[in-house]
Amino acid sequence: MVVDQLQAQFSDEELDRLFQAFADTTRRDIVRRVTMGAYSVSGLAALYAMSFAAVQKHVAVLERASLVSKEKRGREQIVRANHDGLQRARRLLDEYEVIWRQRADRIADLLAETATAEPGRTQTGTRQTRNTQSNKTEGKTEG
Amino acid sequence: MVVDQLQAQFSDEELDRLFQAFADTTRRDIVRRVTMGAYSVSGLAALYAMSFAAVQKHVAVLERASLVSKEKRGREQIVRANHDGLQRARRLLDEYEVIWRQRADRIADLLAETATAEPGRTQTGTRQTRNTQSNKTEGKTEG
DNA sequence: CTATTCTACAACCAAATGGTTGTAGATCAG
DNA sequence: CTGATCTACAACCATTTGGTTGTAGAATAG
Repeated sequence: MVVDQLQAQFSDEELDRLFQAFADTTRRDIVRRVTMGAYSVSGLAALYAMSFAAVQKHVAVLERASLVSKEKRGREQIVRANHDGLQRARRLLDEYEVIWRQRADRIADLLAETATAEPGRTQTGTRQTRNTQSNKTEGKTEG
Repeated sequence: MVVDQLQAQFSDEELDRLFQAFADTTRRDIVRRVTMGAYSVSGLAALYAMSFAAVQKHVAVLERASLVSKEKRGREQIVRANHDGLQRARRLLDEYEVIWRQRADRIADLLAETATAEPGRTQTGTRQTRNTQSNKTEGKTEG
């Protein structure tokens, strides 16, 4: 089953945090910057038109999402990129893409097969009479 | 400048919406399902332990993020995957990864170069005396 | 025609988000 | 020691988010 294949290595909460972390322009910019080189928190704060505390919160969000890590260096806190989170997000999107491609191929095959046999459209209703798979396919309209 | 290279093809608002859309387990599941086959809204709603209206809202979020598209078919609204959004998100993460790799290579080179010349650590303070680039590099601690 | 189904949308609510200011503890410079 | 800097954290506020229920319209089934 594809469901198991997908998201096998990520918990839902983890992914929520990960994508939520990316869903803010300031945080994406912080990720970009620390990907290119380490910054102190105050160093980052100086770059944005918002309070130190606000930037501190953004860094905290990135840290909880495992996209960034902090390391105490004297009185400063040095922020560095954590490549793992980036890779995890990318890998998930890759897997969606794999599924999509599999489906595209499958559709191409079906079209080639049934081109002469059944010219009409497949059923689009919610209730399907024949549920061939044990899987929950309620509401599915098109293979 | 790398800043221009990155995000050249995405607006901030677009990316906010895109990643925000992914930042919810139910929505990721909807994306997965419609990636594998089209569903009506009510068909999707039947799959989750929440109201029809709630699922309707999730679909709306995905639609605003260009991850999904709806097409009226009789009294039903058929939800299909919009592969573009997926690709865009992936491409952005790819670009972060490119930058990261470039940086990793650069660090490897620097380490090889300065291994004998300068054993000490590079400065970690917020204020750098020499700002060689016109670029805002305040607070940057490490190349 | 009537009843059902599917959708859209408004109104509402609790919790999370993104921001602020203020206070206080550590560390460093002079 | 004194003052400046960096950080952490609490309290507060407005807006957004994720959910609910209810109402109403359009399309289909009988």
